[in-house]
Amino acid sequence: MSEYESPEWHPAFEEYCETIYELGEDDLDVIQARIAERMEVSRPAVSEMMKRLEVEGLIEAGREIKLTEKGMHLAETVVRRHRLAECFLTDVLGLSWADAHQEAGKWEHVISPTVEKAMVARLNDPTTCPHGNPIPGSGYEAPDLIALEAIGVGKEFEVQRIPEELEFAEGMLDFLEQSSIIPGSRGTVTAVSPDGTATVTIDGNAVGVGGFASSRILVTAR
Amino acid sequence: MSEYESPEWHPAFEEYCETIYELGEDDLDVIQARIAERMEVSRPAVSEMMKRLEVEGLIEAGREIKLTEKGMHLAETVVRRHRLAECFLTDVLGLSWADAHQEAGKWEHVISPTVEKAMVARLNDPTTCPHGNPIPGSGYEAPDLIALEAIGVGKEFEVQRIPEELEFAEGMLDFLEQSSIIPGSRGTVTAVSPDGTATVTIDGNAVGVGGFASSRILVTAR
DNA sequence: GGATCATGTTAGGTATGCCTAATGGCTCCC
DNA sequence: GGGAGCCATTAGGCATACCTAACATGATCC
Repeated sequence: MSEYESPEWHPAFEEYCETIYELGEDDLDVIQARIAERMEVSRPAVSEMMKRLEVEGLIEAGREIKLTEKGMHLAETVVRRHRLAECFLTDVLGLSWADAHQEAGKWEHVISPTVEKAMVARLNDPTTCPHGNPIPGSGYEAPDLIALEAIGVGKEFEVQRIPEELEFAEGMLDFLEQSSIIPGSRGTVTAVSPDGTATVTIDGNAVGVGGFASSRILVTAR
Repeated sequence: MSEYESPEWHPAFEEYCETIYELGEDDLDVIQARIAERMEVSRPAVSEMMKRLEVEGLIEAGREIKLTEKGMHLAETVVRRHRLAECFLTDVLGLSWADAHQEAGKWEHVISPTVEKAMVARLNDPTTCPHGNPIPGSGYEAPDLIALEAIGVGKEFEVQRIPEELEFAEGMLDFLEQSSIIPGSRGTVTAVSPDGTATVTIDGNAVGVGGFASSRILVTAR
């Protein structure tokens, strides 16, 4: 799964395909407006680019945008490199989650097949990024996950996955990392307010997690 | 020496300043024509870019092009990151010289101060890249070096430095690495032909090194 | 002194990837 | 059925960083 020879796909094409892939992963409508929001570009820019992606055979346009096989391959490659880079930056270079996420956004476009292979070997074939998102091509099968919000008061849980969507919220990753809300951590839900805010106890500390996050953070019950 | 906050210097500005810096290092005329050759762009492109670099205060233009303090700072930062990346890619990820050089050309533009610091720590504050070129800001003081070509038949030598210029010759790095002509290797000059081709014995093997390379590879006599 | 060569510049053009302003289409709701 | 809201597109521009062709300039050589 790492033979992709970066045949001069402009970084722009890579970014767009990546965004399309991740919107799908996050279970959001894959439409131009969402792409524009997540990438922070204007809607006309997206409209134009969709035409070019279609001409290149990377997507099938329509109201819902679908990656072709070729587009999916490109997207998976970029996402894989992004998540591998996150692993590498945290594990080998000791960066924080938030820093790693930001840097990986640049690294994903300059990692060659050779480097990718070397990283995979060095990291011992990781299956998820530090936030628990699967690395495409690693053969990872996700267990059944439910939102933190839905787990119920008094229940114990184990954090599994911080979806990509949350990584775009300013300061979110830092907050989660510092609160030990990281994949593998176990805690208990001590309260859920009507707006979805969940109070959880992890490592003996109580933390409130807003509805936006608690409806997206995925956990397993224990 | 790593506080540089990548204030949106376009990669293009970085590339040009880097090239100007390295031409000087290689003791070549720092004029537009040389820049155009090394970067493989047209001379008008260079001419135009020189105007923009001057407006930005990165160079003082004239026939000889000189980096301003600001331009020198940018150049050193990029060169430092390039050479750090080369160390990192060979030492930590096990890439070949040639691969490392090529990858580093992309990495140099995406390494942040944070990552730079982490790499320096991880590599134990290296002073030169794998080819022996000094890492700006590492405080390295080069010993007195002479060209391999000039060392004299029968003399023993230790390889110190493969200048940047040779890294642009197709296949050169692979050849040198495979011939063990790498910094730290010791050998003996067994012949020098009129055109500068030197025959050297390293590790028991005799290899001919053409005039272009032998006049540029820097060594110390032993 | 005139040709030649290397060098730099001008002029005009292209592709990329953005932008704003304005327009067109669709859905949902009262 | 007529707005109000989303959504997408068209039109017109802009900055970046290239390109080729043509021209200008200066040094060197015979």
